[in-house]
Amino acid sequence: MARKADPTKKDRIIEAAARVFARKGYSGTLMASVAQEAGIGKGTIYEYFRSKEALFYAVFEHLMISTGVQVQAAVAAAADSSALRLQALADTLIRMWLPKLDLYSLVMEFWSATTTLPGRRQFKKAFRAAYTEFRDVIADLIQSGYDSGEFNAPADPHQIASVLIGSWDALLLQAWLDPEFDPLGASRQHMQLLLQGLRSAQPTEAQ
Amino acid sequence: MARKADPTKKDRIIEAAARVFARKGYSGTLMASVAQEAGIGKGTIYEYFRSKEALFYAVFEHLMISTGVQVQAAVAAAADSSALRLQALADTLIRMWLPKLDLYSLVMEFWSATTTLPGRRQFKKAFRAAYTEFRDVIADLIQSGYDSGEFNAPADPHQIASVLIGSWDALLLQAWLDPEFDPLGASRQHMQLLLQGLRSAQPTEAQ
Amino acid sequence: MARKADPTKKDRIIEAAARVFARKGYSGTLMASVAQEAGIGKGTIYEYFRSKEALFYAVFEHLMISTGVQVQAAVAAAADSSALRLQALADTLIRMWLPKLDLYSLVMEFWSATTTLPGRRQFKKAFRAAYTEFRDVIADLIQSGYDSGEFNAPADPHQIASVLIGSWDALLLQAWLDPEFDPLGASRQHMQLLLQGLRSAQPTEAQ
Amino acid sequence: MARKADPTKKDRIIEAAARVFARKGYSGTLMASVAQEAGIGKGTIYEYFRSKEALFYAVFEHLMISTGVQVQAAVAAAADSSALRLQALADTLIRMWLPKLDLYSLVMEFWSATTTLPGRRQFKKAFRAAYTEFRDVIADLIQSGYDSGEFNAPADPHQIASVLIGSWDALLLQAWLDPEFDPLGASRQHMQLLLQGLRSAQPTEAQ
DNA sequence: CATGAATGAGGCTTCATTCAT
DNA sequence: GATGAATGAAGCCTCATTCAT
Repeated sequence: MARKADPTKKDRIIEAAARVFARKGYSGTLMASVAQEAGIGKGTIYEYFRSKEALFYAVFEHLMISTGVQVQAAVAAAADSSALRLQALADTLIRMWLPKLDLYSLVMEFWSATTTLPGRRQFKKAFRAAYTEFRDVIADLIQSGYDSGEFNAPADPHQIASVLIGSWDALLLQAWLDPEFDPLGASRQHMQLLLQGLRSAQPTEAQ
Repeated sequence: MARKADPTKKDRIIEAAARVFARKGYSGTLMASVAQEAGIGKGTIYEYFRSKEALFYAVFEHLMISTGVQVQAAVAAAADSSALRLQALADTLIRMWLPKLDLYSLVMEFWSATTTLPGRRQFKKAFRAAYTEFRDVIADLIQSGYDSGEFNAPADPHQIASVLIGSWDALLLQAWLDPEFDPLGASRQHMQLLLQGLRSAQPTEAQ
Repeated sequence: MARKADPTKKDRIIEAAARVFARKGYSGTLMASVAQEAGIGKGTIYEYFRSKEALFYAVFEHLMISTGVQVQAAVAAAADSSALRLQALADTLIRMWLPKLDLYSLVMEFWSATTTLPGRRQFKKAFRAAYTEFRDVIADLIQSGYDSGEFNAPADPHQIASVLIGSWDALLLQAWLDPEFDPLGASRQHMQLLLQGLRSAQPTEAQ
Repeated sequence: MARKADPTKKDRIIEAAARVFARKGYSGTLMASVAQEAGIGKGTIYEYFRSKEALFYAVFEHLMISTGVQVQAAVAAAADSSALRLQALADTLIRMWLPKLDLYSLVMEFWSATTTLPGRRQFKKAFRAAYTEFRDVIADLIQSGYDSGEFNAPADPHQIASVLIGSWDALLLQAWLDPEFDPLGASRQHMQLLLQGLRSAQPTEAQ
């Protein structure tokens, strides 16, 4: 499942484009720069992508998919309790982004594309779909914690899932903004507290 | 004495610009559209702002400041415990954005400006400053909860603060993406769990 | 005949405009700069001049006329021989420009206006008229030297006059370009040689 | 390998630009007009020149250099006496400009650029350098006339050289202004008188 | 398939001119 | 008359896209 050692030219363009888009933003990126970064001629890009926007969308899909794949794997691998699985997922997500934090600004650009680009519809739809799917995965994990009696606080799994995704997003964003920041530590503390909250809500009442 | 200067015109331009930037994104926004939205001539904008970027920065500042002011007020007004203050703050923040959620995409654009625009330095600096200040306000609130013995979980106030900001950001974002979503409800549930976590962390284990 | 001690506002504008036009060139000059230099409001200029071009033309006329007046006076005042009169004229012309050499670039701008401006016709006509008149004055002086037997070289007075005007123009231009340059000295040497040439052409024949 | 680069295109643009600049002046010239005159697209100019000003400077250099080359050749070719060489130079200069007199207004524009354009420094420097070099060439010719005993009037070669250049400039200018005018004739008469003056200065005094 | 020279629509910005006060 | 805020036509330049080689 790993990418080929010698990625195809299309992938090389996508990866080059990802770097440039991350560095300069969508509007700030010149097709010429992408070509240069990929070490090819400007016209060649158009052999593989209809337009700048199509290229951007390809980058978007590429990241979405590769993130999704890794997250799925992490969830599947982790064992035992829902809490441990959630923690594993959080850790995986942050760990997979840390080494390529310089690409994280792409997420911003994708969000922005959602309102800005002519083809915003497509972006918004894909974004929403990916988001919803991700949120459902997490909500399911939480739900299974309730089912097993592991959690008992009166909270809606979907809403908690939304918050979780937001927190990871925010932590990575801050790490990107401030290299000193330790997103993994913050995430773990947050997970700790949150899981504690999910578990200990009723005990108080029980007394 | 010439057509008398309307002291509100600058603000009117800023507000018109905010709407257009929110709708179209920075690059997608034409100065002509802003002028039209403001009901003035294209050249008039340049009487008040050096350039498109300067106008965008003014919008940025405007939102930053107005948000900051309202948040400060909310924190100051709320009484009693740290938990209540934090909840008041969260509620205020989300409530103040809800009616103008259509402007929320601006936050994305600001983030994006941080890497995209020629004057990205200025944006990044201002952004970081505002973020840091906001985070410190929240961290202080949390800290005072520790000082008063209200909280006892072993967590770093600054890291928790970061997560909180991220969660609000994410909830508003999702509300903007999905009109069905209830950010206030999600925020309250999250606060509930988190505050619970902050209060009950170790005692349970200690037993 | 001297200008009023307190020039009228129209003249103040013309003089301010002359300074700015000389400094910045026609296109480089903003009406706002002229207004500022004249210490008045931007709109006030339009009370006195139909347009920027009209103002420029007024500056042009102003300089043409004041130069013409002084030159006429110089020619009239100088006595005796044609040679002395020519020398007096040359000296006067250069001396009157030296203290306001910073305005000399205006001459360039006028020349340029002759091809550039919408109203180039008017400029070209006025320029040609002034030039022709000036050249005729000088040609007459030379002719009277022939008439009196002072000169005897076989040369056309009008062509010599053209060269003389050109030489003064060039010397002032160079003085403007290079503050070290001594246009008065160069002019005198040239006049010396030329007058010598005008006188001594025939000696060969005389023998 | 893409549309093959036409090595003459840059020069073709320069020549087209020269015509338009000469006709309309610097400010009056539209990049679109230059493109049209050159029979290419507007954007193509920018493949070869950074900006309108850079294009103008290229035109400037082009004319400076081609003039310089031809003048050098003329001086080198002419034989015998200094007087003959000077006359050959004058004739060459005027003859080379006569057929392209419609470009002569460019000289005005260059002068004007010296004060008007943002990059005036560059223009002024180049202009001064070219001028100085040209003047020195002529001064050397005159000096060699003194060295050989051909001339004996007490005149400074550099100052005479300045006047000569000025006279040529002025004659061409007048020819441009007035198609009737015969600059070659006027130049020859002037040279005649001046050379006569340079040779016969002392005899008069001797009397 | 690959290239990069050529293109021209499009947008920011300037600034002469107008006109309400 | 005097002013300067408002205006919008106009122009330089950028850059995604095309297409001849």
